Amino acid sequence: MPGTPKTAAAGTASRILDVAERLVQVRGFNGFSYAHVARELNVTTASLHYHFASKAELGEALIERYSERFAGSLAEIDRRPAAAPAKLEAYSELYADELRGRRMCLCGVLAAEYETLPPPMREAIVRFFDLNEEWLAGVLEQGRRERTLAFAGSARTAARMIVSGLEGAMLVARPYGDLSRYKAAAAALLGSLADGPR
Amino acid sequence: MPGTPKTAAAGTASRILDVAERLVQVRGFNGFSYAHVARELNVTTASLHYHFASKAELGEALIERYSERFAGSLAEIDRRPAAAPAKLEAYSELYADELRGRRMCLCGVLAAEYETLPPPMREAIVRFFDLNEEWLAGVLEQGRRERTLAFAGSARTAARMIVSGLEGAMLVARPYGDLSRYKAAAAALLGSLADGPR
DNA sequence: GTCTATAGGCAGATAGAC
DNA sequence: GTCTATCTGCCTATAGAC
Repeated sequence: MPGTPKTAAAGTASRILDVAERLVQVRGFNGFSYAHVARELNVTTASLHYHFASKAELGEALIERYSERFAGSLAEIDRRPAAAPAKLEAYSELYADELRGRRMCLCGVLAAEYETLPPPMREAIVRFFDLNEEWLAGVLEQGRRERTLAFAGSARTAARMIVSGLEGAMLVARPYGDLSRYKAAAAALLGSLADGPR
Repeated sequence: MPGTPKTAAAGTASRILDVAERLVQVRGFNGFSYAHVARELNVTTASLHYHFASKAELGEALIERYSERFAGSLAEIDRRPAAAPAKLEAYSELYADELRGRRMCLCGVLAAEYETLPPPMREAIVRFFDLNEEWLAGVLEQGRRERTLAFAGSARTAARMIVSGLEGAMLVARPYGDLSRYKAAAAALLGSLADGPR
């Protein structure tokens, strides 16, 4: 791996990751190539290989950066106190933002190609889902304490339902090119957890 | 397209579809090749091209056959009277069966690669989701009439939530190699629609 | 219908000049 | 760090013999 660029500003590696990330989110890991990235950045594929020796390494770096950025967004939500339903809404909005760029969750796309991916990428994908699940479980427990959320079973199971549900909502909404499909599915899913009389 | 085989029994085209279907469900459309299929069937790729001139045509045939088989399964559920919750459970079990073979819904996988697919395949994928949604909306309306199901909003919206939720549950469960993840998410999702006191 | 042979393209990756 | 040039392999697809 080449040395970290001196400035924190967008170095070449970072710009490569930006383009590759979008391509994977839109086309999948087996649907993009070094040539695609190189063309958009007006460099050669040989240059890309200097920064990321193999496609597998590039893939790992993509998931790692994506996960860290996502964890940062979750931390941002936690930064100021809010009721659990508002936190869930903010969480749902993180994925809605992806969809606005006709992208879906990076790890959701990769999950569909899971069997074709090298083990390090596989493990990083699972860690991403674990991260989502853990954060959600915390919010759900908060909601149960606050009596703003009500659900049967464990917070962990409910968290898994939310992760699955939103990943699927992105997956299905995209062919329709319709953000409102995602929003409606997310609202129905999260609404089913709201406490209160029917 | 070559003439239909004389017997209704598994002709060559049918066996090609069987292998290709599994490969796509496990590896994705961009993750399998004619060579993979040919190897498993002990034929050459040239032979495959006789039955399906292009990969795009093969892809269309895959979705078409999958959709028809799926529609048949739904009709089978409808064949004998049952309460709406039991029908939803049977529906969920159709997808659980895919997961038992480490597959996921064909159209769910293809949705992840949607942007890379030829237009005829795209349209067939959307039709598959429409089919699911329509059938589910009917069951949900039945449940509302029977008072066995309760949900806010339209049956159509709830149907979309279910399609999304189960597609996502398959997507996420597979990396964990854990059917129970799917089952738990599906149960939580469908359970949230059950009528009755909390 | 299935084969051999092959075309033509694109993939990921490397060597070595600058 | 980026380039030119190139390698090797796999891909989809076709021509034509059997």
